[in-house]
Order: sequence, then structure tokens, then C-alpha cells
Amino acid sequence: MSTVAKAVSLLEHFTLGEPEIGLSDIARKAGLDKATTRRLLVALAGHRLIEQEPQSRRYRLGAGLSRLARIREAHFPFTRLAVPIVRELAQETGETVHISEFSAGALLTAHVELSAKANRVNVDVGQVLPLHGTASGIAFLAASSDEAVKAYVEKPLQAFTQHTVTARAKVLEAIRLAAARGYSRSLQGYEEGVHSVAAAVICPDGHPIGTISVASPISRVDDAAAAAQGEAACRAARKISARLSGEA
Amino acid sequence: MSTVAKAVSLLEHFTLGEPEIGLSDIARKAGLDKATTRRLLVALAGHRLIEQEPQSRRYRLGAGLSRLARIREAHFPFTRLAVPIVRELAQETGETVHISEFSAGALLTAHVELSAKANRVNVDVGQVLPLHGTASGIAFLAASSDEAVKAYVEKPLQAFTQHTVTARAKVLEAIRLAAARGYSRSLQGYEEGVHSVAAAVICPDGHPIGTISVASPISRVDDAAAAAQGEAACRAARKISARLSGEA
DNA sequence: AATGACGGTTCAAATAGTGAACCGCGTGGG
DNA sequence: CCCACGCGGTTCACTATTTGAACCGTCATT
Repeated sequence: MSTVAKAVSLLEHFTLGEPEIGLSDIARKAGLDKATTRRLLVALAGHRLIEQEPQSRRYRLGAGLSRLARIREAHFPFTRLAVPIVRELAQETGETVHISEFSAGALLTAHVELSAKANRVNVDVGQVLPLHGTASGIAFLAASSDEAVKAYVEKPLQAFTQHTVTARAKVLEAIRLAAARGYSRSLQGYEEGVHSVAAAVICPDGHPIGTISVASPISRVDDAAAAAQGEAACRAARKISARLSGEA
Repeated sequence: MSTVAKAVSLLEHFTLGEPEIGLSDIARKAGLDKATTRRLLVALAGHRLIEQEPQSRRYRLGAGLSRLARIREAHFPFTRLAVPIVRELAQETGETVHISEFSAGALLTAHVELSAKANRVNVDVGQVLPLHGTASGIAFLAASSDEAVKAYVEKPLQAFTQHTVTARAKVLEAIRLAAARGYSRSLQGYEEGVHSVAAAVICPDGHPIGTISVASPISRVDDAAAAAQGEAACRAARKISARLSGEA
């Protein structure tokens, strides 16, 4: 394991639920020596990726991350442009809606608008979604090049629930269907009891960069409702794609 | 130089003006070997801190940064809570207003609302401001502990313009004045022709975490206008501080 | 066809990383 | 009251990772 990978893995132990961690604690979590951990944290702190609370001496994520994220966002304003449309879609469907951004072979949840209903699907920002097994992933693959799809389905596909589609032929079939009608649909492929539909957001250069997805408790959705959600997600995705290419 | 420091320094070569860089180019800029640079970039990409454009093979900042920044922001919602108040203050004063966040011995510009006037001060998000020589820095020091101030002024203080105050005694005097009246004032201490006032934003635990600052062309501001801006910045800073401690 | 710049790879040499043992400190239980 | 424990932090001999000159194939330019 490279030193850099170790350092970055330290960053990934800070979560929404545990945003500050002590030295010994993070060393244990990361499986590294305390001395090594500290050296890495100090190196990260020198570039503001980590900060240390002066009193408790605990560590937390640093302001430099916000700075870098803003630079990325300025060049790649996916989240900023998409949020209002996510909100609209959440209003329209009454369900939880989230957008994901493709990165390193998976989708990263970038923004979530939760349904107002008591019985709703919860999704966390930052969650990593596999390409197969989620509606978002299938929609993304449907908008990807044939080579990219082929490369992806050749690797072994993990099952997340009893309903996850892992057979290559069936995954390809789902991708074809999604490509034909513009949105994908997944029933409990990643989480038990969750129904979702998704559509891909396309960059001006023609490549997909992410997805928008509607997730509902499976009990609330029949085929007609799913089709309506799918069409709505499709329209929302097109709206975001249009904004990305500079249209107001 | 540690490997981690090298890897992180690669991230810092991506800027608003140059958000995508080729391998040889970034190796040159960072002063590292091409092979080393690539190995570091690949390690960073493995954790989504860097992405590679598949076609051009150029590198850019990755979605993982947005993810980490969101985790930080959830725990430390300074920017989110402050933006509306920055906007109000920009409206009220008609000048450029920005907030900065303290990190690793300096202030990082986190958000900017530019003046609508043609003759205005421009500030870039991400810019690093020294503690002495800027109104923001003096305001921040005025809200810091005596030990922190002492530790800071003991180091040599760089001059950025002919007007930068670098004499220890004068800096301490400026800090005292800022502490007494709640806001600081700087005339061309960091950039020629720029007048600014600033006030510190205080965390619920009593420590300062950042500043809010109004920057104008020096020709437009007399003592009375500066006092009015200072009072307004002070009110804005208090409002942000109140929001941070949970008040609506 | 030759040139040069690009992204990417290799492997022996050299440098940076590692971790067991240590320090001083604060805390909570016996 | 004090002792044991866990904390953050430091040291230094040992070792594994990092390094970079030289390499390859490709592409655009001349």
C-alpha cells in the first residue's frame, strides 16, 4: 500500500457521524501505527486537508478540502446546477430524489432531497453506489460507450440483496431497456424494500457524468407510477444536461 | 519532503484558471519526475481525489473532494450559514464582501460577493490571506487568545506593499484597536489601492473561526464611510456567530 | 520520414517510511 | 491518595517504498 493511499484513507475515516477523531482512535481504525498516523496527519495538516482542534487535540477535515472542492465545482458545476432541479423533481414525485456523480468506477451521491413522507427512502450524501444493482448505475451504463459497458460487466458482479441482478446477460438486457426508454428501473437491487428509477445526465461532450434518481418504498409504486417517475426523471436529467451545456 | 506532501502539492496546482493539466505539465510545475508524478496521481485517483479525462488523458480534481468537503461542511457549516449574510452586507454597502476561514496559520477565502460597481475590488475564492497586513487577519487576531497573537507576531512579518504594517508594536496596536471597537481597518496593507474593514466570526466555544470583510477602492472611502462599513461588518459577523451557535 | 512532445513503464539505487519502546500528562477507580 | 491506564506525541535503528534515467509506442507537426 502506498504512503499516499494510506494518507488519503485517513481522510476517509471522517464521516458525517464522526467528524472529529483522536490520534489513537484513527490509527486503530486505519490499521496503522500511531507514529505513522501522526506523521501522515501532520503532512495533511500542512496543506490544510486536516485540521487539529487545539483544545481536544482531535483531528478533523480541513478547510483546504472546501477550497479544492470549490475549484472543481467551478469547472464542473454539476451539483450547483442540478440542485434546483432535484428539488423540483422531489416536489413533483413526493419521493426522495438524489443525484450521483461518476468517479473511479462507481457513483458518488452528491445531493439528496428527502421525501416529506414519513415512510420514505433515506440516502446519505457521500454514499458510494455500484453501477450494477442500482437504477442509477444501469442508467449510467446505458449512456456509456459499449467498450465501457463491456469492460464493466466482465468483472465479477457482487450481489447486494437477494434481488440484485448479477447475471451478465440480464444486466446487459437491463442496460438495453434503459437506453431504449431513457430511464432505468431497479427493484430492491441494492437495498431491500427500495424501488428506484434513474436517468443519466450527459456532459456537453456526450459522455455521461452522473445520474438523477427517484427512490421510493416498493409498496408505494406500481408500473404506472414507475413509468411516470421515469419520465419525470428523464425530463429532469435532460434539463440538467441542457444547463451544463450553457443553456439557461 | 514527504511523499504525502508531494501528492497534496499536486492537487494544489489545479486552479480556477487551469482546472485540467496533462502529466508532463504537472510534473514540471511540481518539480517532480514524470514517473513519480504519475504514481502519485494514480494513488490519488484510486481515492477519487483526482480524475483522469479518458479522451485527453489530462487530470483534474476528483469528486471525492466534493464528498469530503460536504462532510466537513455538515460539521462546520460556516460557509453555508454565512452566504446569505454576506449577500446582505454586499447589498447594504454596495462593495465587495468576502468571508474567510482560518486554517493552518492563515485565512482562506471561502466565499465572495462582488460589488455591482464597475470600479470594484476583486477577490478570488481560495485566495490565502496572511494574518497581518489584511483587515481580516487583524480582526481574527483581535478575537484570538493572547498566546496565539504572541506566537504569531514573533515570527518575521512579510511586507506585501509599501503600506504593510510589519512593526510588531504597530501590529499589536492595530489588534488592540480592533478588539476595542469590534472591527479592524486596513489601508493598502495587502493590495495597493484597497481599503477594507473586517470583523471576526466566533464559534460557540469562543474561538474565532473566520472573518467577514468589506473591500473597497480606497478613493471611495473616508473615515465616516469606513466606520459605517465597520459597524455593518460587525453586525454581520455577530449574526453569523449567532447562527453557528444554533440560533435561527 | 524525421522530429519532438506526449502518456506511460521499468528496475537498480537511494531515500523515505515504519513501529516498538519511550515520555509526560490527565483521569478515574480502588 | 496514588496507581494504572489511555491519551498525544517523539525517537531511531531497521526496512520497504519511492525515485528517476532510460525506455516504449503514439500522435501531431514539419
